[in-house]
Amino acid sequence: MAQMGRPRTFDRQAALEQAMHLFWEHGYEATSLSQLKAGIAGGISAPSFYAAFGSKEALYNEVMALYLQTHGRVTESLFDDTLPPREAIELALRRSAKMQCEAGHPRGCMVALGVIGVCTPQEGATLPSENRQRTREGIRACIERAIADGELAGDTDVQALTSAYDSFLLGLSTLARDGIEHSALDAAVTQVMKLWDGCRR
Amino acid sequence: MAQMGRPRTFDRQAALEQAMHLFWEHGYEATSLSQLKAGIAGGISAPSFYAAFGSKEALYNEVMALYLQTHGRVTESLFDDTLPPREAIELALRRSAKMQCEAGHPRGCMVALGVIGVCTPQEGATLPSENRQRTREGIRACIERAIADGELAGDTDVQALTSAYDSFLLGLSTLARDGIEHSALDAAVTQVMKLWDGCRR
DNA sequence: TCACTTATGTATCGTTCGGTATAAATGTAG
DNA sequence: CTACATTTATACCGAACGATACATAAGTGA
Repeated sequence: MAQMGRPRTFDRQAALEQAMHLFWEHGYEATSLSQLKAGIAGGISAPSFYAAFGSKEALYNEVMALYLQTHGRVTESLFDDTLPPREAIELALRRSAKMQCEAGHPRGCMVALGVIGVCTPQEGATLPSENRQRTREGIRACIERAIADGELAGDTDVQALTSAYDSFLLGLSTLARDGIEHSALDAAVTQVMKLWDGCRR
Repeated sequence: MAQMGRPRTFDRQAALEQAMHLFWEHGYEATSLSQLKAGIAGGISAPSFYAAFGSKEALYNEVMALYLQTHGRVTESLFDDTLPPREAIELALRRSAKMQCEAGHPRGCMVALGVIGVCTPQEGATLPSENRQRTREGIRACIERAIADGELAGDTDVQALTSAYDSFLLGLSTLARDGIEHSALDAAVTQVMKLWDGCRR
């Protein structure tokens, strides 16, 4: 049996993507219901919005989940134990830089840019800060793995190197927002990877 | 002659500082008039607010100017030609890391955190993005000076190294906001300064 | 056909937003 | 004291905020 009732006149998945772009661009608080309604399928009514998404906060949570499953995947190499640690980090940085400068969506990373204002303390929702912490742990795990493998020196300052790479990664979003071109970001990644080689055993 | 009329019952300069902390903490858009009025001198009325500051936007501009003259000074070493280029950059990074973790005010840098939402296109006002560009140029100038001095190799990728340091600097704000302690940030600066030494001639 | 389910359009809810009109209060200058 | 200048408190403005009530439209299942 197909779903009953009057069928929806807009593509929910496409609407979700459009909403993601709005939240990504302006942040949670600064994105108004009016903007969202106007930006979805050429304009939908308030009841349609609430019937489809529940509330602004629920939509944001759904959008965040979508982001993490798609664009946010660029840092997943950090959690791939089959990858050499250095490659895992370099890949995460280069993919992030590339994604953040792609056309077709706002520049920067939605997780990194959600440092301010996005304080939705909803149960079960994946907040930007939680995801930043996860990334941080991924970086640290790569570094610790490299030390365990004997690739990096045993006296490497794990916390310091983790913070260095994490800070660089987070800063990319601001550079991307400020219009710095991808080639510059990618070249910066090349520079920062020298840090790794400087810590070799 | 002292100023005429009924005297103000609150300290305008102290109020400016309290407003700065609010904007710093929550950003421009997410800081409401109610918050500002309530947070100033234990609560002032709307007419008092507008008589003293003109408007929310005018207050933000004044707050921004105050920030740049005080806490924002941590990166001024970048523009001090009498300093050796390496010291100038290291000083800017260490002072930023320290300031951003100080007690008594919100964590992070108000300029870096103003990457989203703060779009006040007022004439003559110093916007966060303009100041980030200024910092970027300061970093680049240091690197170019080091090359001219023969300290760094002539084939150093100026743009890449500039972006690397700038990205790291900008990322510090997010780390500070996420509660990473100052010792970790300072240790990360030590790591990142190795990049410089790796580019030596 | 008729009940049922879901989405849509119109109109509106109460709240908060940034910002003001008005008049009383409180100081200085003469 | 009076005249003036400025801040104060009370009350309020229109607009936008996030969210809903209600009736109607458009589909499914029997």
